Amino acid sequence: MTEIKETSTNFANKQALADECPEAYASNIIGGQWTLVICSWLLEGKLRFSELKKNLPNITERMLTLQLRKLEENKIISRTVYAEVPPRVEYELTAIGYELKPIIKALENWGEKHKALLEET
Amino acid sequence: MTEIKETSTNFANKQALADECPEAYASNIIGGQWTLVICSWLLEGKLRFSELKKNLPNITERMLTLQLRKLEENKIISRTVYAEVPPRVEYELTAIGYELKPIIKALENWGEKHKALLEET
DNA sequence: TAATGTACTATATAAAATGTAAGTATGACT
DNA sequence: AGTCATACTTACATTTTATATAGTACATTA
Repeated sequence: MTEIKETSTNFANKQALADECPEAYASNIIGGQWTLVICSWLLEGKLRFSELKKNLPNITERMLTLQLRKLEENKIISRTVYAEVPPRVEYELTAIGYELKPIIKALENWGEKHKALLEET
Repeated sequence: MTEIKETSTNFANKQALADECPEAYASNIIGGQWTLVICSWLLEGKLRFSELKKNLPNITERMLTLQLRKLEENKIISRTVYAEVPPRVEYELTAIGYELKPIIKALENWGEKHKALLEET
């Protein structure tokens, strides 16, 4: 995250892939390590930064911030700041973000199934 | 790819997440840069290494090999070697791999929609 | 004899993602 | 004056992923 080099081959490849393959495009957006889990929690309703943090036990504040920023940039979630002290910020899925719901559910089912399959020796 | 350090925090986090959240588990498996595109091509039927390479213009042979290996390890694809010269190797989706089809299609639709949304304005 | 095609492997390096640790602003409260 | 809570930010280190380049085996073909 942090910095990406727009002259790298990697960047160019990602662009080209995303242009041609909407599934690769989607994967770039929701493929982060915590992305789907965050969305999955937000499917239940809006949450504050600290609540998200509690639900994702091992995430660092930095990572949470970065992922939320990226999701916000991609309009998957919206961010509302309340001018209070101490500050309060709420995150909520947007319409397009909420449309990930069936995909997330499908991935969950597939994941369970796949895990079972690998475990049966 | 290549080497992963089983003592790193990152590794531990991934494990923990995958244990609790099947969607994160699934994302780990299909979240590689080329993974979904490869699967998407294989949805149409078995393909040889060189055919895959042709369809993924900028991929290096090394990357293709690594991704295929990972997919094979995860039993998403199967690999058949024909004892010929020059060698011939065919890749094909397994049953569980084929079950990704609706997910891939859903991701494609979502991706298109999302792209359109970001472009308007 | 030399070149060809296929599906790789080996090594090096670059880039991206993630993690660690510390610090910031604010107003209320002690 | 000092502590607290929240939601960050910053600088830096490490780990993971991706690319670049070259090389391998071997029967067939030229």
